[in-house]
Amino acid sequence: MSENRALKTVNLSVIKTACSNCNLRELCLPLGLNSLEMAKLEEIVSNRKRVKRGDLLYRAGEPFEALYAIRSGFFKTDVIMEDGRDQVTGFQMSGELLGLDGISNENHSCNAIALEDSEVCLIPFDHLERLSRQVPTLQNHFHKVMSREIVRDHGVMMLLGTMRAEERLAAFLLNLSQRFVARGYSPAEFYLRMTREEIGSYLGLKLETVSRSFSKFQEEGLIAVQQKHIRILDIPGLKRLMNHGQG
Amino acid sequence: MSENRALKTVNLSVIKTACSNCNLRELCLPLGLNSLEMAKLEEIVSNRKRVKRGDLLYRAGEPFEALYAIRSGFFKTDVIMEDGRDQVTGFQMSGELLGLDGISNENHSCNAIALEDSEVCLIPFDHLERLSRQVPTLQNHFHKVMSREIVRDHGVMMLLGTMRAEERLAAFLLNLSQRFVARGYSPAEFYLRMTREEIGSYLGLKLETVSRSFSKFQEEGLIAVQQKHIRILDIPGLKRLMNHGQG
DNA sequence: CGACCTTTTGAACGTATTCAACCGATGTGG
DNA sequence: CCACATCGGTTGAATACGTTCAAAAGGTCG
Repeated sequence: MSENRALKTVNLSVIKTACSNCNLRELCLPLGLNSLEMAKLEEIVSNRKRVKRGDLLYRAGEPFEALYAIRSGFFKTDVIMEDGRDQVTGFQMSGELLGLDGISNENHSCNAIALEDSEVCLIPFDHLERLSRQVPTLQNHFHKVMSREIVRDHGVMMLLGTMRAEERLAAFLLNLSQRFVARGYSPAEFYLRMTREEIGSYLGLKLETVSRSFSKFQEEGLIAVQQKHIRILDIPGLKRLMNHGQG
Repeated sequence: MSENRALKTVNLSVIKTACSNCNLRELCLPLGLNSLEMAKLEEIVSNRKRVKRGDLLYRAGEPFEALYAIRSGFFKTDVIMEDGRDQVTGFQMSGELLGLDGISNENHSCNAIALEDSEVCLIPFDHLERLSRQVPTLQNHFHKVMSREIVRDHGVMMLLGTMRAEERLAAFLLNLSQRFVARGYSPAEFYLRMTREEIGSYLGLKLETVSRSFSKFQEEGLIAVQQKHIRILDIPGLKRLMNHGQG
């Protein structure tokens, strides 16, 4: 009732972030909140921010103040060692939260870089903590989001620690596929937003190995690949490949 | 009161968990709490549990109900794939929290196994959430603990994704050393609680490679190793080795 | 004390990397 | 709008690193 949802000539740029209208609310922080609770969350999700392709949303070492919910676009996070080597720690897409690494010591510990023009919702962390003390549903869901990140990381460790090159790539493609499905896109056809080198960094492989593995998958009829455009032709085949590691 | 564990002469086993007396309180969940807050925490840290060497504290798939603070002892966590391959995701020592992985979907996603006779404090998770709604310091600290786990995992990804065998082992030894120091033990001399195979699983290497790398370090005068007994002779040397990856 | 598990070490092997050349796509400035 | 420069991707051949297989020695625990 006393909701926004304007009449006529309300300038688009004035429309505040409205989680309740966001089609990502089932993937994002508002999951499970009732409309009253959602309204409270909207109050603290203060602003949106645009990040152009190639730009950093935040940088390792910067003070941590807010989490970011990806409204649209695609990001990578990476960590860089003193000697220059870097490791991509994840690829994030719409509805996912960026910045959780910064809570630990109030400084970001990785870089977040937009792989395409993107838009994020700012969630000042002190506000989020305050609100989640009042809204148990939000509190619990936030804890689950953090925990899910830990579980995801364990999956990456498994991938890096025990899988061969082609298994890693298969796992990577299947994971992307799943996440696209959850967003209403095709599970079988998508554009990669990242380069072979970035995929390689994430998977602990060199870009040449990634490229060779793509070619091999194509030869075997598992996928059709043309640069960044991927069509998965045989999902069960990829799954089989993934779980038949060392024979 | 209606508790088990009979009375008689103030039996030692009756003494309740008392965070305020625990010498791990500066490493563990109570960090930063005042005495009133600590008292509240003690109320919910209900019981202790002994876990014998080789026994599982929890198992992947089991329903998640509580976190566990390690009071004494040493654990590993691992994840097992359908095809039997397994990945050690971490080694945990006193003052560290086990079970964070279970929050995400209310089921544990890894196994926690005691590598020596150990004792843990049970922290029922619903109680913890309730209390952390009342105690902002606790809430914030808990968030930091979870975030720290995420940052740690990123470090492991870096290790698995970009480091060579010897660098990984050096990083592993230096990490253990640091953690022992934080607990008042020697940074340079300690017993490994895990086998070469478990180290290898954690580091994404085979046990033979771990063994060979230990021998190499010994030849180079970096460490003295005798089975599970380690003496680090040249910490700066190990650090150098770790950061001079690909030349 | 004997059985078993862990660790060490050697030699052959295999997978991913490195180095290099080439091709195609993309984007910018004249 | 085209030409050119740059970046990203593919593919081949040689190499290197860690793995695999194997044997034996050293510890540990019933």
